[in-house]
Amino acid sequence: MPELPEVETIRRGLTRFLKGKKLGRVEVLCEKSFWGDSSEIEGVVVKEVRRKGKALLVDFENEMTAMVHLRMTGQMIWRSLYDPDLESENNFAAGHPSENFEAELPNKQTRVVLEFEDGKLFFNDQRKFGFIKVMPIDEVVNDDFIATLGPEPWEMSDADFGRMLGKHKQAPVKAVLLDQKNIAGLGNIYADESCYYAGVRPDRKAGAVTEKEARLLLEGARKVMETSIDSGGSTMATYRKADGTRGDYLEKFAKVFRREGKKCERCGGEIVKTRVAGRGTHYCPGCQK
DNA sequence: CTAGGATCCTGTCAGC
DNA sequence: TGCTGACAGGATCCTA
Repeated sequence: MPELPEVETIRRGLTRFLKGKKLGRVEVLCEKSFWGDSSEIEGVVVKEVRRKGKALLVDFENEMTAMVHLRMTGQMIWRSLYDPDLESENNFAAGHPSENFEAELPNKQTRVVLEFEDGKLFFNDQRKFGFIKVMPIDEVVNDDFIATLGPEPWEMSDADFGRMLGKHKQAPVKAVLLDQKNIAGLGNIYADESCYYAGVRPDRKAGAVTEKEARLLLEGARKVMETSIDSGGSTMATYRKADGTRGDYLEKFAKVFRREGKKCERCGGEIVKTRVAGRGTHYCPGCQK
């Protein structure tokens, strides 16, 4: 799924299209993908679009919210009713990369359609792991995912991060970074990139990470995600920034993710792909110890 | 409590 | 061509 930088890119994009707009009809094409009562938000104006970790919150003026979690393959695609040019600033698509960004919608992967006066917002999700959940804003803090969500890297000190690692001495560093209860926002791309930044092998036991390495891991988590947000997320976004560029983190900035067999920029070693914590994992054996 | 594996679901790709 | 298994930018559930 989109990780924190992609969800933040989506948040910024959707704010532009949804804030102050009244939601019309909600069409649920897949019951599994929509939790709660859509009538509680139909006809209500969007107040704000927020983000908590990888979860998106579309708040309405009646104090209800639609929480969106894209999981692995979710996409949010805004189609203007009056501008058919998908490349123009009036259209937007982001999330898991696929031809859906340019496809006729709705299609077989469309799970929910949210209709507004000037456009339609399509929630597409190939694997149906994602969902939209309608609930009162004041109950968001009690939601199972939100309630146990750890701090984002910018919200923790080196000491906080070190203590957190210390609670999971036997687990591989990457498994610890991926668990949203420990630290919010990292997924498979940015966990690998953070480990590279710190020079730490993703399969090292968290308990064996030195204080200096821990500091670099936290710094890496912040920097790789900041860099990605600044570049509009990974290649999955067709969202165009004011300067006309689109999300290009993977090609421009990723050092190890999907670069197996290529040369490490830092030491010239060959990047390898293995399996850690049940996930495809990329690192440089030359400079990650 | 932690750690690790299976599981949810659809689609694609490599290998026979 | 058709089949099979592995894998996928996530998180939860179950077991030990």
